Amino acid sequence: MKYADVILPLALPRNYTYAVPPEMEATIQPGSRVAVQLGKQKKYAGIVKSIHEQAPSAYKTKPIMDLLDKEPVVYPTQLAFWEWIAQYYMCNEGDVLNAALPAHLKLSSETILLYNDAFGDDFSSLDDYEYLLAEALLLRKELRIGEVQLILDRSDVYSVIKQLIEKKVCLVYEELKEVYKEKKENYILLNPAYEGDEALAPLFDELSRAPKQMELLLAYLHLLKTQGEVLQTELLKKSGASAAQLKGLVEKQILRVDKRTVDRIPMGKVETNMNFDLSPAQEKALAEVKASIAQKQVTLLHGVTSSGKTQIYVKLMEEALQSGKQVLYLLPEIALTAQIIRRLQKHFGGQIGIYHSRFSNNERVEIWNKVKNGEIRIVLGARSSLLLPFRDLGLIILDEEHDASFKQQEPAPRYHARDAAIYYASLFGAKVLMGSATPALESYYNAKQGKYGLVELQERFGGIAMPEIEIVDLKKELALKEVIHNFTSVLRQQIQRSLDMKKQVILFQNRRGYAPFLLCTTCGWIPNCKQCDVSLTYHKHQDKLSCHYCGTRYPYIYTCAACGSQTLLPKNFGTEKIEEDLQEMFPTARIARMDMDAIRNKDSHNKMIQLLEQQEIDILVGTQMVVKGLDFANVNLVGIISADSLLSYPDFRVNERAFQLMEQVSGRSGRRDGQGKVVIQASNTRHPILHFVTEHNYKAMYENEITEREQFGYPPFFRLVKVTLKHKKQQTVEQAAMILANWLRPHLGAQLVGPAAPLVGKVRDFYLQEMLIKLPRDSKRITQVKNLMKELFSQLLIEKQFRSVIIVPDVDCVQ
DNA sequence: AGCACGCCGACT
DNA sequence: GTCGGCGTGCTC
Ligand SMILES: [Zn+2]
Ligand SMILES: [Zn+2]
Repeated sequence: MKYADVILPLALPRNYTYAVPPEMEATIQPGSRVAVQLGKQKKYAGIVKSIHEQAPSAYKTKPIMDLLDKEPVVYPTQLAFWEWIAQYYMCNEGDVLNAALPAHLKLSSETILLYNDAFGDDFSSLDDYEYLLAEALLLRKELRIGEVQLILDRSDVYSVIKQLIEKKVCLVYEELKEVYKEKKENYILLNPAYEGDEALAPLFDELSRAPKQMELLLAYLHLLKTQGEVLQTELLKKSGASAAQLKGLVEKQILRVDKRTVDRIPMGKVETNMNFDLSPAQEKALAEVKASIAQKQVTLLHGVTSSGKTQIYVKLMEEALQSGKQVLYLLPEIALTAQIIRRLQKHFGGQIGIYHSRFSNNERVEIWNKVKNGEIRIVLGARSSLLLPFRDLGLIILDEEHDASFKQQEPAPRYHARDAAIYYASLFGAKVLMGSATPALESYYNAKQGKYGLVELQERFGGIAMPEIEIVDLKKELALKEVIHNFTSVLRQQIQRSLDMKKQVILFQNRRGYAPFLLCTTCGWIPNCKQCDVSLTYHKHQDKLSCHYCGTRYPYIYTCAACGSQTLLPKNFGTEKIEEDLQEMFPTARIARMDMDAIRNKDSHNKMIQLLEQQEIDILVGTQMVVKGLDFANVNLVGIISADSLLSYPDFRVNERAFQLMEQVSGRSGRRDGQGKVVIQASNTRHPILHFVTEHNYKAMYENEITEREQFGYPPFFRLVKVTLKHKKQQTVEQAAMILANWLRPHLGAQLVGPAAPLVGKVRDFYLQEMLIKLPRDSKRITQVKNLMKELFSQLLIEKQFRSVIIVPDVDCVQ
């Protein structure tokens, strides 16, 4: 008898073992998607991790119900990768499956209630609830659990349903149905009997009394001649004919409708255009990268902004393709713009697949399958495309490798695509090339240590100068009363100058909304979120107060809840306020705002970029979003409204992050002519980071920071695991954290920091406690401590008072 | 993630 | 008293 260990799309601590029915033995494989039952009736699609002959002794197995596909949906490589992610990032394989598999390949059954017609309609034996449900069911014939909850207006509906089943009023079944649907399109074919002009001639006579059909036929013949194949939708649209007229021609057997399965992700021609030349600096860097790749698994390309890293990637991608391997090009979701897509498509045509959150679930399934069967040679995608089922990966490119969005925050698996990519690549024997103008300290350290290869490209493409940076003293200007609406005279003049020159301006402010909080000027009260310990941000556009931690929105309030006076004022400023002030100061300028709120609907990000390209926007105000990937020739001024807020986060990475941000956003200025200017407004103009930014001196920043990291035991010298505990009661979570820390401390000593409440101590009505565990870079020790942690977590959860404490480990946490 | 079971507060 | 919410445990 064979058994299969099955990964289910649930947060289960281990995989479940099912019996393989004899008839399935020949076809089932690791990676196969199977339908299994879990519990009394629920069915799920799970993935077979392994097949073996060890009968479990502790429980009796259920059989696998169904093999869902002809082919496995992942290769053993992916199963190995999932196992590593689960182990390294301290989560379940089910979590990984959930993140990896497209939604439409993940199935779970739905309970459906059916009316038992044999029961008749005598409801006299039923109580009120039963009567209500029975009547609804008689009317609707079938109901889902959610509908029953609405009808009965209560969440616990199972007791009522159970009664109705017992009384034989209803039947219940579990439906596990495929959700992925192939896309079908109707092609119109000409009856072969009418092929050729001679055969067609009698048709025109025949149709002389149906002029509309004649018209349609002529339109069809025209399309057939020009395009070879004719789609029904296109024919009707172009000819203006109705479906009825088409039906007429079909009934006369002149035309035929052929329903075909079509690709949602059509692959274009496999062609490669390398019609560009590298600069001598790029050539040199390319040669060095190649030499490095030959020796090391991972190479870091440190190239200043606008140095032409993408062209180097393109050359390397071409080489990988030529050796028959697949390529993965990862970049931050926000940098995955139409611009870069077009650019790569120009070079690689139809071999590229794009993968990001904008695709529909059906499209994702098709991309998944095309990556698996090798039709897609290159994937250009954000973090989650690392989890695609590559068949033979040769190269992973990680652009903007310093970017924090490569780390998944919520939910598990909280993986870092940079680190996970290195492991994934190793499974294929593939190479990894990471690129950035401002590498993560960890990466640069690894490169300097010789663990990674290091290639430096210090010259902007075309020998263009780096932008000139001016630090403006906010305090001094404030004293001189020169600051209007957070804009110093220097920044205002520079903006005016750019506008006069018909150039474009990018302004950076790291908070969205209008004001981060409201303040009662009479008593000092600040409106907070009901569920979170945080002030509400004022969004003027929506006229709402909104919590940036839980997303709850509240109507704007005018009256102070503490003293009753109507003296609430917006305090501090976000992008909306900047936008408004700009409009006031530069009334004729065309101003746009780019932040999470502004690009909420689907295509607005790309549209805004297009407007910028076409110079329909003069000034762009934005958050982090304006920092990445934007490449506009006409921008000659970048303004950072407040460097102070960037430099004052309570995070050991503040300086690194602030430098990266300012250097990257600076890089948007003067990308073609080298006449770029950057104005940074700051109160503390002496901050060392500002000087490093002024000099574009990454290495000085690195040297400065790395010493501190070593001294205080932070990455790259130590790995960090952040453990967050959550509970509805503050006292419970504090006690739990204290107890857990006391258990851990003997093993860790000073390598345990905390526990303490985070800055925002309550989110969504859960009180939080955090502790930080610092682990030396020694994989044995790391595994040992992780195992200890897991053990202590379960020990804590055994105690009845702490059962409902939620423990969230975050390995290699960022911030 | 469901779903069953059991304990406890609040309405008839 | 019972109804219904919610916390807790279990699913191969
Ligand atoms: Zn007040
Ligand atoms: Zn909130």
